[in-house]
Amino acid sequence: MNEDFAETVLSVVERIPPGRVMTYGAIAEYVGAGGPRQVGAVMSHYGGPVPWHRVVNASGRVVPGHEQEALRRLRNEGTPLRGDRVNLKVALWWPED
DNA sequence: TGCATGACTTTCC
DNA sequence: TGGAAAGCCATGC
Repeated sequence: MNEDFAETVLSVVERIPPGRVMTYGAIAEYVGAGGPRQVGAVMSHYGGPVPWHRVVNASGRVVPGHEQEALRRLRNEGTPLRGDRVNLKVALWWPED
């Protein structure tokens, strides 16, 4: 796997502001990944020191196994949550800066 | 070279 | 939004 790619993904996740989230697909598109799964794979292995809780899938669902943890942080940041899901319609963010 | 696996997505109902 | 099914892509053995 390309380390540079992983680093790019992590940098994008780090740029996600509080109260906003990004989908794996969005990140994959932004970093030019072949598919969203690659982003997830990188996150699982290199997503330790980054706000991974701000990364959700297309359903607005957070990382499996860390849902409570992620939801707690997101809620603390003021992220528009809807029960156990994230309101992508308003929370979805894109690194336009 | 080939098949199985995974922090996913899209389409359909 | 939600569940089921099929598709995509890179990695690992």
